[in-house]
Amino acid sequence: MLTVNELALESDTPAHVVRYYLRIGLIQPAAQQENGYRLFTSNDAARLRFIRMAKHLGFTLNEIKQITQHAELGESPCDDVRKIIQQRIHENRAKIEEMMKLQERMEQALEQWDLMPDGIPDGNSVCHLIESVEGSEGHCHTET
Amino acid sequence: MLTVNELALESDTPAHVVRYYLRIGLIQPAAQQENGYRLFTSNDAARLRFIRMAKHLGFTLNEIKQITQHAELGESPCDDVRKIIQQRIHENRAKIEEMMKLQERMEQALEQWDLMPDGIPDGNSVCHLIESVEGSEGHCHTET
DNA sequence: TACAACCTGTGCGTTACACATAGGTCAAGG
DNA sequence: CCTTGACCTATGTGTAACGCACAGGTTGTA
Repeated sequence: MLTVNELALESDTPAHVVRYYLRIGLIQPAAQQENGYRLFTSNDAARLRFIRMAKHLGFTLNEIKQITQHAELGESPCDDVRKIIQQRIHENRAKIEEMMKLQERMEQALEQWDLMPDGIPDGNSVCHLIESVEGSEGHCHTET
Repeated sequence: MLTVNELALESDTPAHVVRYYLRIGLIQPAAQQENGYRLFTSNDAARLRFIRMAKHLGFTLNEIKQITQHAELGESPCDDVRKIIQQRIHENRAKIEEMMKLQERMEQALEQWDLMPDGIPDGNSVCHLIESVEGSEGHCHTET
């Protein structure tokens, strides 16, 4: 039987993360000592390693919970797994594009600011650098 | 004097977002009605538009709070603004790279799974699809 | 006056942890 | 036996930026 710390070592997971997974019910202790310490088996270490794999593939902890619960009931989670990752691929692509746009905005701004001096704020303006950036009024949707 | 909803319209910001900004003290009501309703001036709308610009450039609400507080005190926030965005450019670049790696992992997995049938979980395995993905044991650091 | 539609402030939920707190455990030293 | 210190434990709270729901107030119309 392993303690939290030993389980953490065995599964290559930080101990505070193991405790977090316990808190949200993603894993359960196999047994409990009289003093309240939680005890685990090597099977729990394997489960934790599975969780790390799934996270590495982009699954959220909630999805992993669903998957393991399905598996406990003997139902195949594979169909859901395929669907989730397809969805995640779409979402991730969109996020990456968004972040690349942001990257461009930031780099353009920094370049533009190179030619501008610092300013003292007055009642009208908070920071003229930020306010000078183009496209702040109608960047996404133009109203007729 | 404007109500929350009118301020939201005036500044092109969703009303619930205005309420959130009020909650965290990013903006303050200029006055208060007897019934507790908060009232604003057109200056607050300008402030809100500034906040949206800064957010569009990747500043966090906390940073924006610092910037506006500096400006209130008559100190120029421009120096901080330059530093923050440089830092943000670095962070964002790293995040984008990380997400592109994830994207590749997900796409490779999905392709690989095309050739694999769904499986029924047994005691040893939770989801053989996920467990079949390479590089899960030693993706970052290989132990001797 | 009754009713519906809308608006108000506020509390809680989200994700995946990080940190702090308060206390328990264990071996060494006196 | 007691204490000290290092380490370990469980749990509460904080994070970013809102989204949603709730109970109640306000306004317009009949």
